[in-house]
Amino acid sequence: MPMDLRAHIEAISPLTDAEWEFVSRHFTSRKFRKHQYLVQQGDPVPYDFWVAAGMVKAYVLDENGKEHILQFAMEDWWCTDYNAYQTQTKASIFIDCLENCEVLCLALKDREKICKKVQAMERFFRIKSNLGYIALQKRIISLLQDPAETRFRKLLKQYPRLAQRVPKKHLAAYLGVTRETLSRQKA
Amino acid sequence: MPMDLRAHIEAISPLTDAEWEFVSRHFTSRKFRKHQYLVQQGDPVPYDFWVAAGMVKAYVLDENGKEHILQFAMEDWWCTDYNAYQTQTKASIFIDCLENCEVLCLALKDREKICKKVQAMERFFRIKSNLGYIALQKRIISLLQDPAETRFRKLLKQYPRLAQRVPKKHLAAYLGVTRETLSRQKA
DNA sequence: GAGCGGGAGTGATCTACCTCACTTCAAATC
DNA sequence: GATTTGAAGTGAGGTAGATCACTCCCGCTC
Repeated sequence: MPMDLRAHIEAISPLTDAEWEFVSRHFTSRKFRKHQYLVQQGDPVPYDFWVAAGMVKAYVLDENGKEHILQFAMEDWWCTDYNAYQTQTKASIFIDCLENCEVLCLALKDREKICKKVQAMERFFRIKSNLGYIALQKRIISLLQDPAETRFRKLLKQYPRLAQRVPKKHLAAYLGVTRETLSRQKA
Repeated sequence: MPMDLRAHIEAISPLTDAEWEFVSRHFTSRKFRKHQYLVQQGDPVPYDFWVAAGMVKAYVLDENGKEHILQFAMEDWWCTDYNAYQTQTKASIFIDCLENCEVLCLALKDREKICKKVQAMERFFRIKSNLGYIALQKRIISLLQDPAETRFRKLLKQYPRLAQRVPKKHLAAYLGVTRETLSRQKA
């Protein structure tokens, strides 16, 4: 169990050693190789994933088979199909590995159990979720008001490491433009 | 203090009478008239608002003065500039009333106090925030993959009451199209 | 070292949507 | 009851970005 999950949690909500011991028991570590799926459309979604190493993308395919990226997740990020996870229904998105990955898996029942027993964890997830909400609001505003080039520049500014690690066509699929259009923008 | 806030909370996380008594003491009720601002860009954002009656819109203005609507909120919805609220910084958005409103206001310090003291409330806000996150993800997917007409149809289907209550030009500003384009779509 | 596949740039065309200008209509205001 | 105001439809023309087709290039594999 990587200790950095503890650091990640404690950056928001400190834990006692006993609490951490209890919490950490409910995560299971798994390794995936590049191109493997964490979640496939139509399948159940038993876990929320915390990325310990590597990188994944979460995306949908439209009726033309075109990919639209909902989220990238690298070290220290959480990722799953939250809709399917919370409601225990089938996945409507795909999540797969852009690199070899190590992830920590948390089942819904265990997350609820942890939250109930350790209030600091309920607080952690509340605050984490708030921050996620705020980030998505920012992305929506950018989609509504910015032209492609501005969206691209903001992305590079906010996540400079990202552009280094993923092919540009994926950035395009995240921004909502074609790779051709992105290629014509000066960065 | 409208009892329906209690019902709204208990739909997610039940409270004892004592807990509700404690929680409700921290909300203050205020009335606003149509066209009044709850939040103005540049001002501090002391409160999260729960709409008891009426309707508000949260929006940004771009450099051309064009309005982009982040959110509508009617009865039973929460609304504020969450970024400014959480971080106690200045608002980057406007929130104003589309109708006469009654809202319940909750200061950040009080929200944290309530969460700390009453775990059911921490749970309530955690789950509420998760649901909000999921809703924004859906909106982003729609912005990425759907043409204007599809986005419009989905909006009408998901919030049929909305279209009854607000002018179409506001729906356009929410969907990210001009009112002219929206007007040319058959609903 | 020839062949292959994925990432990326680019030209030519096409189109969904924007912009701007004008009109109609109904409700609010005097 | 005349006048203003805001919502909404519509036509003509412009543009950001999509689509499709092609090329180049680099890192693989056999």
